[in-house]
Amino acid sequence: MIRKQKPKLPAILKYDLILANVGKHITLDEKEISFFTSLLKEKHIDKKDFVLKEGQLCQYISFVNSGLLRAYYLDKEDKESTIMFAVADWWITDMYCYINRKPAMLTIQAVEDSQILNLKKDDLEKLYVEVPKFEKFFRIIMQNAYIREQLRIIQNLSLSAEERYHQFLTKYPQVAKQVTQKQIASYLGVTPEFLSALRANKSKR
Amino acid sequence: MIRKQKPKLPAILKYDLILANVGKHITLDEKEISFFTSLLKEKHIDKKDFVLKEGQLCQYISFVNSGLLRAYYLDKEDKESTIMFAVADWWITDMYCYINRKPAMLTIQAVEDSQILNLKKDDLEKLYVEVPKFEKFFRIIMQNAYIREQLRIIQNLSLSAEERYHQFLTKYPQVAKQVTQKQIASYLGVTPEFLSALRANKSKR
DNA sequence: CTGATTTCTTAAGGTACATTAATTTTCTTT
DNA sequence: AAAGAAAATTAATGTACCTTAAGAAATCAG
Repeated sequence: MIRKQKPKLPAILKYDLILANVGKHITLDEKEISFFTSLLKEKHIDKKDFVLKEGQLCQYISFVNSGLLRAYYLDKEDKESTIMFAVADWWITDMYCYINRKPAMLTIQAVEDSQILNLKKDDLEKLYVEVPKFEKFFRIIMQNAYIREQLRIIQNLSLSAEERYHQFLTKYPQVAKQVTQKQIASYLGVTPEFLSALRANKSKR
Repeated sequence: MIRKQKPKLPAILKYDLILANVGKHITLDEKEISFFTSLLKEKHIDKKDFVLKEGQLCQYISFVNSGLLRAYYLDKEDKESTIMFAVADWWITDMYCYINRKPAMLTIQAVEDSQILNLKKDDLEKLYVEVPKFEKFFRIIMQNAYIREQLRIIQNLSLSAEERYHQFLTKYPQVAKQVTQKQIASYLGVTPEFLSALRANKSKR
């Protein structure tokens, strides 16, 4: 397969977004910044290529610098369930398998050409030891992730497919424009045919 | 309403469980232990009484010493969706509202007479400052909570009601014995009538 | 112990959503 | 630009799960 040109960001820009992301919750000095960034491995992912496949060891947590990734679960009948979308400024991994060094349950694929920064489990552990402030940072990241997932559970239990679709459009308008309806349907837990019918009914009114 | 006798645990026992819980992830010295425990407020909750009601400010995160609590969401049609059960050795709160000091979306009610230890948001923040190891502790607690919720989403999207019921029985056999089928149904996202029918089919085979 | 309340069960009829399949539209590759 | 592949739409038919209702069983309050 012929590789496309990889547009490398100048180093000065490469870490801008992630440092701003970290800076929302903790403050780092020069040394801490250079130690942290030294642990990050830049990677370009072409559209439709995989960051992680089911069954592989999930070595990295990835910060999205640009582009759009999707994590999904494939069940025994090969039906996809989209677990999350990650746009620029988001973190994504198969958390259970990353933390416990187990084979991945999730597949993570690029929806668009993407630029990510990877952090290995071992390096994250070093980071916790060397710069304990990162315990706080990831405490907040995990807390927010927990809250988001819990809200999604509440909505899955209490709302109809149509209401969930509307919520999705409101909450992630940008993602909604970039992904296929098939992918949105698999996030909502309905078939693409049914989502299509919902949309047709909606626009009639 | 006539209050029942509250059986107070001797102090030496009162903190045993929570200190073992914390001790799974971090190690505390004497001073840290006494500072931490000084922030905890013991509370007895009679069966069916409320720890938190929708709309109230959620001031506490609660550690369950004994008994069983249930957190649920009430939608506009007054339908209950059970978000979690918390048995002894578990932490429970309306995390979004606790962290952001917003009115609670969830109601937390005692399924059985329960003994809990409450930690105020302000005191937790003091704890993070005085004993930074607690950042690590709650990082791990949040991480585990995130992983659990994500697994639940995967199962809600990919499994039938019957499969989810079976998973629930396997994962929480003790809880399954203590709560009503109505409550299990509302955790699974089905009506009690349908769960009853599932059980009838299952036992036929 | 007794009546009242809540839970559980069963069953009939209804609805939200799935399946299959055919057609059109959009996207991708060369 | 053309061909091929994937996505979206539409429609008919099917099913998992809901609603309503009524009776039986279990639990609770006095």
